[in-house]
Amino acid sequence: MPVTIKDIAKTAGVSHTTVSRALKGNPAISLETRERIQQLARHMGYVPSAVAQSLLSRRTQTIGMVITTIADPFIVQVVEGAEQTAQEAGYSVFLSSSHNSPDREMAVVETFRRRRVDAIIVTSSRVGSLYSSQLDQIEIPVVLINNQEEGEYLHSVAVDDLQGARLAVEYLLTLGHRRIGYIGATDRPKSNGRRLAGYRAALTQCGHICDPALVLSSAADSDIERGGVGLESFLAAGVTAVFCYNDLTAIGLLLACHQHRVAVPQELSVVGFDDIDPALYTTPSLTTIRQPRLKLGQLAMTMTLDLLKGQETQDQILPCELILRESTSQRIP
Amino acid sequence: MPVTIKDIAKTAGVSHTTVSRALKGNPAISLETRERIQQLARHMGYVPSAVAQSLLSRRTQTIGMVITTIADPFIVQVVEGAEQTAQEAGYSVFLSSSHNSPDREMAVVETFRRRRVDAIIVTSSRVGSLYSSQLDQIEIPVVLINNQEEGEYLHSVAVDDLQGARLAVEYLLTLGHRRIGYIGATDRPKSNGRRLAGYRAALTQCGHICDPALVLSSAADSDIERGGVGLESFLAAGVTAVFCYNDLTAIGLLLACHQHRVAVPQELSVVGFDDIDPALYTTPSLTTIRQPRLKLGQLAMTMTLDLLKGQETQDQILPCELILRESTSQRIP
DNA sequence: TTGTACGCGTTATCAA
DNA sequence: TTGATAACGCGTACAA
Repeated sequence: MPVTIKDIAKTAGVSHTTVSRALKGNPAISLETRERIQQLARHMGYVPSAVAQSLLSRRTQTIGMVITTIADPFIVQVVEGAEQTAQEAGYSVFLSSSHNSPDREMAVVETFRRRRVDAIIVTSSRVGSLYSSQLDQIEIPVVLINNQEEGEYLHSVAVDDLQGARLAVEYLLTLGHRRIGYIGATDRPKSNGRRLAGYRAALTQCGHICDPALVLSSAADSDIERGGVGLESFLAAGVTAVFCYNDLTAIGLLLACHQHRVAVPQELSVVGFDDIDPALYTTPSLTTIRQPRLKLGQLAMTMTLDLLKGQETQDQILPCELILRESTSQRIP
Repeated sequence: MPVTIKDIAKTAGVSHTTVSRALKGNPAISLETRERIQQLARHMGYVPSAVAQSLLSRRTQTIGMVITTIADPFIVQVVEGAEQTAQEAGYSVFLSSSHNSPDREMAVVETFRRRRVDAIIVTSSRVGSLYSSQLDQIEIPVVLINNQEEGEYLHSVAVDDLQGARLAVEYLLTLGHRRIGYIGATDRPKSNGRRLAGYRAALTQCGHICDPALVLSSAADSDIERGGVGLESFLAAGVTAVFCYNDLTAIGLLLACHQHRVAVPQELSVVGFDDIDPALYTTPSLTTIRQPRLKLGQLAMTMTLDLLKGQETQDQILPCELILRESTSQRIP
């Protein structure tokens, strides 16, 4: 059993009120007893109970963070940024995985509500709208990462998918590529839709037509596998460059190229999206669109804390950045 | 303000005690009022307060997890396993990074104590012994991952570093290699020591001598950089195979080889340790020693929950597994 | 300068 | 079958 202020009060021969005041340096308490009690508390190994404090203050200094799975290299950095910012502000974060199951996600949110977290951050939910039934009961701030939704308590921080995709495709056009493929992800329809839109926008803006045959959206088991699926049909269609929904897909494509002895970037240029760590370790290293992942997490947490202070906040859309590496090159006619 | 049982009691015209009982299906309450109140609770959006329950039960159903940084791909899977197991058992986990700073680690543990977590799990602490001053005040179970320590409330789950290292070096010997280098990590002295011991054991057991010149332990900034540092001296010393402290170091070595046009595995065989995800994506893919990371996390959490149930537990040492990929080959004389 | 009394939301005990 | 009361650990208004 942890030591309580009553325990201290008893051994000090004072009331627990005096102990409470002495410990927070209340000047109403005489310097002498104040120091005596503080020393006693240290000796007895007293650590105040956040549980009791929370019951009183109706604040738990706790943020619940819902993620799909921590195993996703993209999410890792978001969590890192969020946790770091929270820690600095004296908040702790509950991490809970939904594994993309709507049921699990609802259960997780339910748990957070029971625990009286002060706010909830949700990353890359695929079911955002699904738990709107829950959301209208929620009276605490909810900040969504990369998943804009409408609602009174709903706020969001997101990356500019469309701008990022344009950046990638415009760069490929600059390199002289004309037949540019896109490998999408059907299981994340929203961001996929925006990236596809960016891909199309870049092409049409430069006066090129979008050949639907060059847009692939197979339902492979994993992002990695998805990358390898369309290689042959792409080559048959005269594709010289491919923009992928994310880095894992691009890595899958690189692996497939390696297997089929397709030289990257000489025969095929490849661009990813996210800039996860492994993108640096592939051969060739991956040209990609960097999402400011750490910043995404930090910003989401900062916004959350601002909301808790009662401040007004504005939804944020962060720009992406093109990272040039070795998987792209001038088109060889 | 969340709805409380008192709110429900008021609108139902009964005492809050009755509400409490009705909600937990106490058969003492008449079926009629029981159902009436349960329905009312649902309608009013009642969610019980874990805070109040914790104050009474002295249990928070919460585990504190101290990690160095979630950005470490090794730790990610450990957290995944632990969180998953916790969730299934109705526990939540507080995640907090120490960033290898002893001060931060102490602060994190302090925070956990304030929050009255039921137990603490610490992964790969570099300062285990440092906070023994805190530990003797701790009255809750502490489970260490990959960091054995002695103490009443201290338990551990670890991987068999020595056996893993032997596995790696014995395999290289089988391939005909004799001049085998080791790149260590001075900042993790314990596990590094054990892996080095395994390296030596494998060599001497097979009747070979350990040339100290082949053991490198530079103090590079990062694991990755460390991998590139000794390449030239290794080659000059006639090394044909290298065993690395971990995969990141091995990846650093692969990158250096790529730059210096050293063919892997033809000119140099490389073995890593951990089997992190990126090890699959390198070219060539990395032969490595797999740590059962997910299991490490699951087991640590299971042990923790067992301890909370008052069960006896035994410290665990898990074996490693050799994963054959493309970065190793028969020595070419 | 210090102490008493009450409340935060819940559960357990005892009484009705 | 239901209700009043106390307790968990802490902070605060009010009293002494």
